[in-house]
Amino acid sequence: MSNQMSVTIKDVSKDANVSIKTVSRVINNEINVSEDTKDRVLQSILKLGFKPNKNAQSLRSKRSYMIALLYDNPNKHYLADIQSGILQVCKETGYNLVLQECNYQNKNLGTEIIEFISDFQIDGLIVTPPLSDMDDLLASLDNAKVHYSIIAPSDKRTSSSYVSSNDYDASYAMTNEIISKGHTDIGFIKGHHKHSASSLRYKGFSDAVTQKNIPLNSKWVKEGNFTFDSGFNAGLEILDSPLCPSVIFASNDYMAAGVMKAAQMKGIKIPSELCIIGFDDSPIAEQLWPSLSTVRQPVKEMACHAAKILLGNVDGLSQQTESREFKSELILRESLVNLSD
Amino acid sequence: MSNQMSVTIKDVSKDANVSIKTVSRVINNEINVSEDTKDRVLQSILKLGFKPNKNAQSLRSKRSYMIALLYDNPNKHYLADIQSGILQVCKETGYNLVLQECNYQNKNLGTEIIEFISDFQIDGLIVTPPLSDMDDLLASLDNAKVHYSIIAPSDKRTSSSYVSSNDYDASYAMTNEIISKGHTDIGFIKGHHKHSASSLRYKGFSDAVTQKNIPLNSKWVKEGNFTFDSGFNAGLEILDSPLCPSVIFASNDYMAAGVMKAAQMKGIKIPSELCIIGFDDSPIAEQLWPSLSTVRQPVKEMACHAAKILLGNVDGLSQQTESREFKSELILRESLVNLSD
DNA sequence: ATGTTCTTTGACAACGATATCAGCAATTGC
DNA sequence: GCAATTGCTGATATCGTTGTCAAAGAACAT
Repeated sequence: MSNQMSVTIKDVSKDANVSIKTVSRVINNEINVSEDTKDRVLQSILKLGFKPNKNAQSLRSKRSYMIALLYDNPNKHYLADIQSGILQVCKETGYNLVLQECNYQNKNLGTEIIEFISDFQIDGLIVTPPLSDMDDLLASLDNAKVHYSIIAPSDKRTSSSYVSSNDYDASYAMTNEIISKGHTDIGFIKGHHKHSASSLRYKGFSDAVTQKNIPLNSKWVKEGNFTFDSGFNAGLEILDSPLCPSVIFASNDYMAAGVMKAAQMKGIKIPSELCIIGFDDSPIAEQLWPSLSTVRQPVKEMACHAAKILLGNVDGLSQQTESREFKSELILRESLVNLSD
Repeated sequence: MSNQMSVTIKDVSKDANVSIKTVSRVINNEINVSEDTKDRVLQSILKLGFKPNKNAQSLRSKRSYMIALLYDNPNKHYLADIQSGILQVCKETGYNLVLQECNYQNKNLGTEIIEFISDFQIDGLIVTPPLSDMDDLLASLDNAKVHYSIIAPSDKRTSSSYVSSNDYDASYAMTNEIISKGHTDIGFIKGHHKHSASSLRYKGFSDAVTQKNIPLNSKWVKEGNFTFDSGFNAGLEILDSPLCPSVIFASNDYMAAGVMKAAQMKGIKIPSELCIIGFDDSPIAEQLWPSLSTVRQPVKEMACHAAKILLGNVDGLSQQTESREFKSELILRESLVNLSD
């Protein structure tokens, strides 16, 4: 631990020849300080290298300058991107990020989180899927008057602060892309039913298919849970049936990778005999062979924005930021080609 | 923010009919409190639901009950495992984890980190590769008397608190495994030269090969930087040469995946025409087809241990934990088979 | 000239813990 | 039996900020 005596507000006040309260006013950008004294104080601060003690500030003002990230997520890349986005905003604003790993099945989650918040006087939360859809949790937070912003909630109307992606639109657009390549025998693998993205992605798919009057074969629609294994198993089931689709659209890249392995093990050639589509543009999408067509969401940007919203609410000083929906992008790679026969 | 008046040490002292100092003594497990009063105080604490205010504690005692994770790492899985391990220990001990993303090329890194620590009065650091090998950074930390523990440093002798893996031994063992399958034409892809693991893994390989009197073809040894792309390029280079090895051993799974893609694009059959070996047992190792033989390190456990070491040093109360080397495990999958010809 | 408002400032209390030091009783040493 | 040590306890100062409130002077209205 650094042992050098640190500069306090008192030292500054002496140097600038004002009261400590006036220094505090300058630090906190309060009004009603004359330009003259403000300059003098700022100069002293610079000269002495004064930095307010965060713990003293927190103790007195009941604010910690820390926000927490709530997550319960199997996808490490997603988590890393989210973290990285939030950290960027934190760095700019002088806030700090603490992590809180949760279990969405934990019955006492709401209580425990509120306890954690009051323990550390956390200023606000960023909530990620699937926690973003736990109405009881959000209700607890509302009830305790906790500031939070949500990433990708299913129901945007009820929540005031959120960022979301257009899962439905992207899935719809990708399905049309598939259809435009001549495919009509299309399989689909749903994601974990607790994630709002799962139903949105499926709905985008089924709406697009239905609108083009393409029959939906229920044997080709399976439910996974966003893991590689679940995709592999779903893929095996679909590919074991006597009639195989010419495309399988999986709700994320891991499951798509599972399907690809299943197909390759059965000797099915990709993409000539089976096209595979993923979602999320995880690194693996580019690393497979053939590389995976998928949908890219600006996850890091979204997290940035969520942090900005939160800090806009928490920190009266910084400007308010509005909830927003982010657009996804279709990434077309080797795994999707025109139907050839 | 929760607005309910919180219970303070004063309330407890009144309820238990002792001075606040005595309550403080009980909280901090100090000696010289009679069993009688201790019980009384503990009962009051329980009854009132008292929780010490962390900010007040920090202000007075100059300890924040927060540790920070320093990282600059391209591998998100690794980072996630590290985090998860540390968080587990944090949860048990009531500490909190804050993240600090660094850039190892930043010239002022040492200064900035020390500033960060004194700003937030961070109690200690956990340092991950490649930062674990930056001697100047570690020297700065030593100089500022910062507590830290290091994950996977190259030079164990100089650092008192570390956890490491046996990269050398594992690489040596895997190479012998390869040789035992009849292979003598072996390629190797080194990792990023700034990571200590790179040289250890290469040394394990080259020592094993040399000891068996197997010639080392320098055209088959390339340097990558642990990314998929670098592995892909190195793979192309090796496989473009007129004479190809029958195995390529890459210093991590991402590079191995790159090699696999390069081979598949060239129509080389795996594993019959080319075996591929990775390192780290990243999720992708299992998700490729054929699945990748690799080396598994107990990353999460290592992070746990690093956290325990750190908190043992920081927190005089908890027990000291010793530096330790963790053993890796060979994971043999489809991508390595006997040489057939 | 007088009362009222607004701007700027500072003295001091407060946040909720730990640190210091002193006091008193019980134990020990000689 | 008396001094010295030890065990337990509490009054009060303290950490470094922000909050409260009042005061002084300038500006304005009457």
